[in-house]
Amino acid sequence: MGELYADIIVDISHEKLDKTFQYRVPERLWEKLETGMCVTIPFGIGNKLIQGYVIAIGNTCKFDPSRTKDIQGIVQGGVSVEDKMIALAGWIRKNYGSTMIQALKTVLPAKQSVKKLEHRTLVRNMGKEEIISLLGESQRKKQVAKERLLRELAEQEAIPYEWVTGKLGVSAQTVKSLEKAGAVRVVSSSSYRNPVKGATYGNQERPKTNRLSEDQQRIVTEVMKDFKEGQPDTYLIHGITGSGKTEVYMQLIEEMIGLGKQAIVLIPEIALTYQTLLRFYRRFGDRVSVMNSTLSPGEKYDQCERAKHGEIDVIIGPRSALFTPFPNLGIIVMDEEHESSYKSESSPKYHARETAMEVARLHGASVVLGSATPSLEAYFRAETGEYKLFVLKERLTGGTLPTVYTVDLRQELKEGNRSIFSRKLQELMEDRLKKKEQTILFLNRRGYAGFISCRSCGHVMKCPHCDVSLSEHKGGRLICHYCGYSEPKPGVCPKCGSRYISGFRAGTQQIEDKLKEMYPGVRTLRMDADTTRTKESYEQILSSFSDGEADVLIGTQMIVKGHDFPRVTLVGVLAADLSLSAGDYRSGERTFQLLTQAVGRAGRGTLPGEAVIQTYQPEHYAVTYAAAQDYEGFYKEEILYREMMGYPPAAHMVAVQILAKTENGGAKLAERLAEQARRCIREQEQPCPGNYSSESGGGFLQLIGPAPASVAKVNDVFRFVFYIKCQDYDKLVKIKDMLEEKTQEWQPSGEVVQFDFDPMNTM
DNA sequence: AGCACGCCGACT
DNA sequence: GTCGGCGTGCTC
Repeated sequence: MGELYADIIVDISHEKLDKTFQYRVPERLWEKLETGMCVTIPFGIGNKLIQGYVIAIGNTCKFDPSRTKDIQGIVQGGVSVEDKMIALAGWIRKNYGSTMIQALKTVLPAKQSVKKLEHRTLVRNMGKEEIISLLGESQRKKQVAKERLLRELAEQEAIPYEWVTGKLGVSAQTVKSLEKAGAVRVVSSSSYRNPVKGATYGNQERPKTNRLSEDQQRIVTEVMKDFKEGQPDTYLIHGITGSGKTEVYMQLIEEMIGLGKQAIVLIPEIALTYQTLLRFYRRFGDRVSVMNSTLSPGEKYDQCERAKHGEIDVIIGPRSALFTPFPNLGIIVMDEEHESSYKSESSPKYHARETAMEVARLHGASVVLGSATPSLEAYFRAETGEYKLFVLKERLTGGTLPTVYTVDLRQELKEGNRSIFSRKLQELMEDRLKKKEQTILFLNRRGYAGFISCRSCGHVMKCPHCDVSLSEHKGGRLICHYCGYSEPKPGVCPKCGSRYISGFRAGTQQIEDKLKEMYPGVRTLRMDADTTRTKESYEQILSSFSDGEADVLIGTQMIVKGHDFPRVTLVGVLAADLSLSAGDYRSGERTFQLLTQAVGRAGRGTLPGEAVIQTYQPEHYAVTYAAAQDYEGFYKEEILYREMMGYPPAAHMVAVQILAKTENGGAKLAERLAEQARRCIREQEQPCPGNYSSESGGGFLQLIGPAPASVAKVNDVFRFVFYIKCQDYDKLVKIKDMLEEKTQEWQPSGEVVQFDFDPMNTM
């Protein structure tokens, strides 16, 4: 065997050193060394021993081999926050597939670009007279640099460090000699700005500590008991909206703070509103901070520094807040755990839920997940005992569950109503307009992209191999984006023979027009991706509707999340099943969640609410269970389907995505990688004769594809994808490792390979 | 960031 | 000549 080399980043934070250095791995470490490890290395002239982190291991030496040094040793059991973050980056890289650099970049936010913002200041340590006498001395000695610095120092008592080394052009050793002479001191100041402005809470708004209900208290007691016994765990709170999950979170956080611990609160980006923040501010004051995407890199860096130095106890933010470097993390709270925004869209495609558990493991912290409609993953793990499950059934705020009517749109068509509004919905809307109560119309537009259904019988064109809907492509062919199967578009419905078979398209605009035509003078507000470019306009629309400035709010997904509208007593779901045909295995789950949330918007105040669900598939279990507000019923049925089809969480799958500059190159690489994977699978399936290694059961592998992705081209980048399914996550990781290696070996030009484990949105 | 090297003026 | 300050460039 040849030699082994490791790429290492050194643990000195300076721009100039923010690159990798290659070291030889001594033979005694060949077996032990792994990416992400902290090692000691001789550095610089004089071979000063410093720490570094292994970013990659390989057998090629890109540097003059005679000048590469050996790694001295592995640093055992890192304790600093940085060590944990590096270890986390290593874990992410291993489990989700990406380069170490990418993983590090997601974990350590904006390291080099903002280092300057940490203001070190030079402070005068003597009287003015002494400085002037020193100044005269250096003038005589023609010590130019010292003179410049002293002159400045005579004027001002303190000078920012960058000015010294920057504008004044004085090097570090000059400063040092002055420091040694006792003329100056170097003080690291920390003037961080709190990104939430105007969150001052006067005395008039006392932090109110609501008394917890018995159920709520039980959760707090148990979580804290486990924690204090050194057995922190993962918990799932299944609680309907208004059952007081937030109160539980706050109480837990308060008790953690009492133990000298810190807390991370994860919230989906869209739900991170001012109101949410204010609740935490009222309770915890300025020891709370936010992380969000609108923060500048500098501000983000400030937040990290504040966290590291123990200036804050609680951070609230979207999935990236997970990487806040708290020295003593006690708890991670993840609200609305089922939200798909917890899965990263860009490589490494980590899921915040799983990553939170790893962060918690590294810190010895607890994880609390909460949702009104838990993800199948979370509930599955709660059922298997991996998570501890708590249920909050009561609505503390009072208010009853709305009455739900399900309308069969096929029946409406048959009886001559071709409007987008069913007769039941029209009747109820008129009633609300008369009573001056508010209505929400929810257009479920998710996944409308090109699927074909029958307006007469509701039949959806599906792939015979994958149980996902086919989508229409130019040229009148229907294609499955899982396996590449295709068939011609039928002229009539294959089930009932109706001519009304087509794609469905309707926008909020058409609905608004129709509404104004039917009810002249109706005041409407429209909210979708088109009308809400910015976050401000989003909040503005919601608050003006809340203030009663409109009778009807029409919108897509975004209107069903969070936000209480006490005066809304009617919710209409137009075409509930649109998301059922989104063409991937999560569509049932997503539909159930959306419908449950939408229905839950009605009757949040004192007035009772009603909801109308219009659908072509009234018998579909996602619709019926949502109408009945029966989560467990839905779960039981859905998990059966996942088990049958081998989809997560019953099994695991990885999507291997190929992004390419040319269609041909992408297709070729996809096929080549898939072939490698197939070979690897065959080897795993047929162990050598005589080898009785008992591979744990249920671990058989299955490859689907490759095929062009459902959005086959984005910005002139062609996208291909294939899937590998397996019960055993580790086997998928192994195949990923192999494919990563092959990709590196082939050095594709113009093609990128990404991995997505248990994907949320299939490509 | 730290360290050595090399340049330059000043002083024994 | 040598000493010491000061800028520059490198560190696998």
